[in-house]
Amino acid sequence: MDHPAVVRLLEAHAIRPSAQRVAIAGYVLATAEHPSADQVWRRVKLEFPMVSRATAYNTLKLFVEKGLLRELVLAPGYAVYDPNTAPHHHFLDEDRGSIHDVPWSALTVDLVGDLPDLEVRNVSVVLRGRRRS
Amino acid sequence: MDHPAVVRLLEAHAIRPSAQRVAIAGYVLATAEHPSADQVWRRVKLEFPMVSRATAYNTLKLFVEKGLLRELVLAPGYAVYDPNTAPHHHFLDEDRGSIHDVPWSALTVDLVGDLPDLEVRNVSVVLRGRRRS
DNA sequence: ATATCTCTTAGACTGCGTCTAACTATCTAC
DNA sequence: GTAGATAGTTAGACGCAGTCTAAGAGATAT
Repeated sequence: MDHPAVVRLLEAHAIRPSAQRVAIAGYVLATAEHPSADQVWRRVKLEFPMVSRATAYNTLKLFVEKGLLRELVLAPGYAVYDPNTAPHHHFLDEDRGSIHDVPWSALTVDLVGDLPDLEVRNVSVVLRGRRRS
Repeated sequence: MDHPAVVRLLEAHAIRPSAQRVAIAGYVLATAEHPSADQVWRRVKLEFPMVSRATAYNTLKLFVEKGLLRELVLAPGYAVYDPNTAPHHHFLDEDRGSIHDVPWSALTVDLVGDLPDLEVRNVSVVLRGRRRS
């Protein structure tokens, strides 16, 4: 995605396109790597050194709020970002530590028992295992 | 579990019962808190200051190898220990930010399509929503 | 008793996340 | 157009989780 396209995309989501935000968006909206916030920060810093950690974290949270990104909370205190906001699941390769998308249609989830006091809005499934070579 | 019982248990699993190992076992084999290795270390240090971090980590790994504990890898770089693990899912309360256990039997996951090159060992489902008062 | 093997130590290092106080840029009201 | 308010950014400190290493203490075997 080139620079003006990123700017238009941000503006279309009511996000003021500061230089830092454009730099962060330019990377994170195009990657298939499922990076953590820290990984985004370090990567963007290479080409745009004047981005602070706090800005990277704030910006990613903002993008999630505005629907540009999806946040995948793998564990309390460890989240990962995904520009694919269409519904899908995830596979976590426990050997390599890599994360892959799994089509939404690859599995179904059925609520069997009743969870009377829980109002479920969203179901996210994380498969863990290893990848056969 | 009292001290001699811990010693017997360790010996029954072919683990030499050093003072550090007994202290660690005394806590982690009795807790229901699903602590991380760091949490175990800090907790044990309170009553037994002469335990180093490396020893806590080494000892927990040893206990897992010997079948005394189960290690739950929640994400790459974040594991949790459980002396008596029952599989369960999680419900994330988006209002309060709290996490609740959901019984394993409350839902079923069916793999519909085929994922030929993925060897799935574990399926974890995160339900998101709000808790009805 | 000595040589070997096992166990433990302190501390340095990385990754990830959160927070704050101060600074700059942008917008709005007048 | 300037003043004040709001929005955005910064560096750095802090906490938690995990890994590693060099060195030494302790147990075991012969």
